[in-house]
Amino acid sequence: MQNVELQPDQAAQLAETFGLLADPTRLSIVVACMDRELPAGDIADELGLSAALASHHLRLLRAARMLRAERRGKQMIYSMADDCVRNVLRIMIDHLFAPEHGDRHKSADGD
Amino acid sequence: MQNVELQPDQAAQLAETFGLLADPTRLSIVVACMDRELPAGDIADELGLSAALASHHLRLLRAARMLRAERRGKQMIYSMADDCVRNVLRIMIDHLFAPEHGDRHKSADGD
DNA sequence: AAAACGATCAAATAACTGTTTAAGTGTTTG
DNA sequence: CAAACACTTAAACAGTTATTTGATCGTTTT
Repeated sequence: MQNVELQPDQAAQLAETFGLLADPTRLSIVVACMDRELPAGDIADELGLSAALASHHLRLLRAARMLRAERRGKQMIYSMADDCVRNVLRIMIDHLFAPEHGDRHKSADGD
Repeated sequence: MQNVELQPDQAAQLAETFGLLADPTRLSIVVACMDRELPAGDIADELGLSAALASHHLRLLRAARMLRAERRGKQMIYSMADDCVRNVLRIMIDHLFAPEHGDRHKSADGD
C-alpha cells in the first residue's frame, strides 16, 4: 500500500498497453479472443469489420504480444497471449456490466 | 469461461475508460493518486507538469469519475474514486514491473 | 479591499490514430 | 501453373487528442 511512482518509460510502456485497449474495435477483437482461438476471417465477420481493418488491428495486437498468431492452412489463427490482460478484462467487464454490483457507472460528467 | 461478446456501446464505454489510462501523463497522475490523496499542485510538481496541463488531465479523470475532487482551503485534493481501476492498475504494474514473475515483457516487435 | 496563491479554462497548434481503398503476400485447389 | 482463397500491407484522409500559452476564477492573507 506504499506510494507507487512510475518511471517515465514505465508509464509510457503501460500507457501503450492500455492504448491498445482504448479503441472499441480493437477492444472487441481482444475480447473476442479472450477465451478461444479464432481465425482472422471469423473475427472480422463476427464484428462486422473489413478484412483489412481487422488485419490492421491484429497487427498492432500481435506486435505488442497481446495476441499470438499461428498459421493453420490458409487461415491465421489468433489467440490471447497475455494472461494479465485477460484478467484485467475480466475485472473491468464484470465491474462495469454486472448488474449485481450496483452500477453507479453510468453517464453524467462530474463537474 | 464461455465466449464473451461485447455490445458496441459497451465496447465504446470500456474503451473510453482504457483511453484515460492510455496517456503516460494521465496514467502517471492516476498512479500517483492510487494510494493517497494529493492536491493538484503536488501532482504537477511531482510529475514535473505545468499546472495547466495537470489540471486539463484532472478534468478528464474527474469527468469520468475515475478521480474524485474535494476542495480544502485553496487547494483541490484529488483521490481515486474507482476501486476497479485501482485493482487493474495493481495487476498491470505487478505483472509488468515485478522481476520475479519472469518478464518476457520486454521490447522487440512480433513480426 | 487588494495582493498572493492555487487551480481552472479557452483557444490554437502539433502530433497521432482509425478507417478506407487498392495492391500485394502466401497457401491451397483445380 | 493458374485461379481462388485468406489474410496482409501501404498510402491517404479524417478525426481525435495532448500540450502550450495566456487569461480567469475562487480562496485566503495582509
